[in-house]
Amino acid sequence: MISKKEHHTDTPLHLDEKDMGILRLLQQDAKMTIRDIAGQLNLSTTPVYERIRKMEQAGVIKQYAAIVDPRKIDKSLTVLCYITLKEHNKKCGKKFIQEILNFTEVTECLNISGEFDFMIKVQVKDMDEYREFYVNKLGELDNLSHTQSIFVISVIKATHQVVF
Amino acid sequence: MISKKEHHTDTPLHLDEKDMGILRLLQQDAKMTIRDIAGQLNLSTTPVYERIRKMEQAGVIKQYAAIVDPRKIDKSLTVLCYITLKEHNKKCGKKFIQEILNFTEVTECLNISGEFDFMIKVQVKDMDEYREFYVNKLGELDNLSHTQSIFVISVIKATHQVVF
DNA sequence: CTTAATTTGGAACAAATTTCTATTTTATTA
DNA sequence: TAATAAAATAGAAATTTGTTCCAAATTAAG
Repeated sequence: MISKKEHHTDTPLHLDEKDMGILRLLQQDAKMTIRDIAGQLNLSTTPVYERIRKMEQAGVIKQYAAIVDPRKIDKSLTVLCYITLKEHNKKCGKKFIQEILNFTEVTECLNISGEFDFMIKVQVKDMDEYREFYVNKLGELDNLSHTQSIFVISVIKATHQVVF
Repeated sequence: MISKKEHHTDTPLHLDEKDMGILRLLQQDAKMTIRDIAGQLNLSTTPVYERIRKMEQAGVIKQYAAIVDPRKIDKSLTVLCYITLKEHNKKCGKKFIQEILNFTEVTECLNISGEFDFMIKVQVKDMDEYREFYVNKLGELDNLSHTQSIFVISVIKATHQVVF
């Protein structure tokens, strides 16, 4: 499709019902052909093509991704790990964030309200691999005050769908 | 690409380094051409094409998705809502799950260990819209015992990358 | 109502995917 | 170790899809 590593601008973009229709379809299946999208929305290929291009450039569409099933690649254990830092100044926060970004086991890191400062989602093979991560990677950070691990028993719903 | 709504089987599939290389690339950019992938991995198009097809059919690649930036479509508030049920028998659990699946605001629902039974991730416009969801949708379920809302202050990391 | 700006349809073109066949590589067995 | 079978690969041909172009239609502004 389009998206040849062109930098997306932050131009605001008003999305009408046709744009939303396109997003709805592409969220579910990014491999739909422009012709098929056009067919479903009763348009021709050109407007669909142009609208997708604009949404890519505006950053509405951030990425096209192949979604891999963790269970099929032996990364079946998901753990939510809650973290509080000892010190909360800017420098310490930046350092923590930088190190978290480098941990490939961490698929998500949220700065949150409440008792803890951060929630990280860790995707690993099994409990052994989690312990390895918890002790030798997370445990080596020097600004940690308190952590709590919550284990995911089953995934009921997981979607990227934010346009309806 | 491939993936013309063919049913994926659950055939186990051994993934070698070439498959992993393909997944690595497609996770980051599903629009990469087979030629480019082949170029980067020093292969020709056919093996890359066949390997992708096999991984689609085996369910390793679950989906190709356009990732939409929630901020660009006015869904900037993310809330983690923790839930315990009154009754935990199979029937009640199924009912709860069924209703959660229908809430478009809920992008994720995990059955978890610890104090609460479920964590749901809710993606909305603002606090008004969250209140609306919390009171009129979630609050209308009849099996809820206790809930807690944790608000996401900022997203540090969010990836779908599980192959490295 | 008239004009300007934007959006759209449909056809022509370029580029990608998909298929096919011959060849090479890997694995198996004698 | 050599011979054979099975699987994977390269390269080119066929097909499908993405992209561009321009004229027509629609919308917005004066």
